[in-house]
Amino acid sequence: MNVLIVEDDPLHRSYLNEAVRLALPECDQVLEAEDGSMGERLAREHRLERIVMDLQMSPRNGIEAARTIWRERPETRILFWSNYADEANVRGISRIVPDGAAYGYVLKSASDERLRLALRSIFIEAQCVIDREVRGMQQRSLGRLQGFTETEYEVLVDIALGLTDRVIAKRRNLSLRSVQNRLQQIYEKLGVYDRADAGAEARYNFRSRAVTEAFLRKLLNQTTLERAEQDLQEWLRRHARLLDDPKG
Amino acid sequence: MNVLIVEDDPLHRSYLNEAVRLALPECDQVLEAEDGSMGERLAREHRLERIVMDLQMSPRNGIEAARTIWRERPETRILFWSNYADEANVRGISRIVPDGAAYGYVLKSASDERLRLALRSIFIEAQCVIDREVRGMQQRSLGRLQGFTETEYEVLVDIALGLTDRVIAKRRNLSLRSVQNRLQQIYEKLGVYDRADAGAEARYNFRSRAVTEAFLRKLLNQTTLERAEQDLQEWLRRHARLLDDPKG
DNA sequence: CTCTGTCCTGCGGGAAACCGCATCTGATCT
DNA sequence: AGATCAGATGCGGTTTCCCGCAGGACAGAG
Repeated sequence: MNVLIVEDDPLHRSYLNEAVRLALPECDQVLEAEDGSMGERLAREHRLERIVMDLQMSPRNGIEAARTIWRERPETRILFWSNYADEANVRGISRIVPDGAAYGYVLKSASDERLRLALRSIFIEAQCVIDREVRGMQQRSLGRLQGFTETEYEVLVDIALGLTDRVIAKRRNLSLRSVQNRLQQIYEKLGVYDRADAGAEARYNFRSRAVTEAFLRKLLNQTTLERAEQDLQEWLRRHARLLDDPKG
Repeated sequence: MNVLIVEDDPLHRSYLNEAVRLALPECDQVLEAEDGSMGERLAREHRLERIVMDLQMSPRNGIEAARTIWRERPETRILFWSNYADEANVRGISRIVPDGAAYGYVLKSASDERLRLALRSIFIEAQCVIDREVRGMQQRSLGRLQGFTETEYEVLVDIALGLTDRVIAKRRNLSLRSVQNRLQQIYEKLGVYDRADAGAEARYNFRSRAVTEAFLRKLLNQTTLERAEQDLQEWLRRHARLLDDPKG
């Protein structure tokens, strides 16, 4: 049984190596990769099915790497090990995990024992293990208690990409007015209106303020946007003629 | 001679501790703090004048902590130890460093020897040591070769805060048209126009796209914006009446 | 001195954003 | 069946953004 560690920080890498060897005595070999690309290559060449993956890496980060690895071998078991539990990462992962795949999400601040249990549960028992903090965020996010609807989130990504209301309407198959209604709800949920009351008659540009709020709350991150940018470009190529129609 | 380490990651903390003891045998005691607030408190209570500081921490990050520490004792020597050399951090630090203070900026990817040299240079010789990568960014940033003018950067921050052109004009003492000119230059430098040519007649909302570009290029980060937000609120309180004037 | 480049300013207009009001659908609960 | 609530849509109007055109202030090079 072999395990692959994908982590750019040398200290964390050796810590993980040690943790894996202690938690999995039945493990024969522990391989290491310094970034996502190398991780993909090693996983492919050695047919590795157990991976511990850091999320924030460059040039190719954990989600991208996991995406291609899972596309090649959906039964691969991946334990994500990350500093933060931001919504963008949680959403990103839950989108790419194949049906029935065993995976996990453990924070770097977790104790050695938590990490050990996660390693054994995922790699031996093929169970899914997700840290409580992350799970709570998942609930809030998907349960829309205080989070965003799926369409609202899509619209949020679109305005971050710099799209016009009309283009968003085209793309999401909504009317112009519906998009604007989504926007107003987004503004409310992000609390962009709060200070409008306070400071006299000061009006704000809600659209760009919403984008920064989304970044600060970690609803958006680099990975999400780069992927969304690619999707957008492809959509543009395929539906360019729609945008030429002047009356929408 | 005492040294304070402010770093939230336990692994990096113990690595730094080891590095400090090896590089500075004349050091009597090495204290550790897990976040910015604790760092400030320890520095104040123990009158520590040599600090190794991580940048990205929560709840209170390195720049904020360094700001208050330097305000209390400007002669404190601080070595910033960070993962990245993004423009927001470099700008942020160069704003708060007192005249004549000895400080340094070393990347976490630097070799042990580089770190050792920096520790001795700053804490013993009171020299400034800044990694080559960071220095290069400083040049580009301040030398405006490809970077931003100071006013352009201010306007960029303002639109990220969600301000209206008119409010920005008031705040920066510019005419409305000048602000819009700054904006157009920002859009060009951020490359927001590129895709406007490509995709047929597709028009974009440059303002919000510029905000995300600034985030992705790490021109903006959480610290910068939170500080800017505070400044903005104070300015609003003091100049509320200016905004009431309808004709600007 | 003149030329040139950079920065600031005003005018004007087309396009988009922001938003209140009203209608219609569909799903859920009692 | 009736009530209720969330979501989608259209209309109309105000505000803001985006930007081409044109002119003035100011500094440095020839």
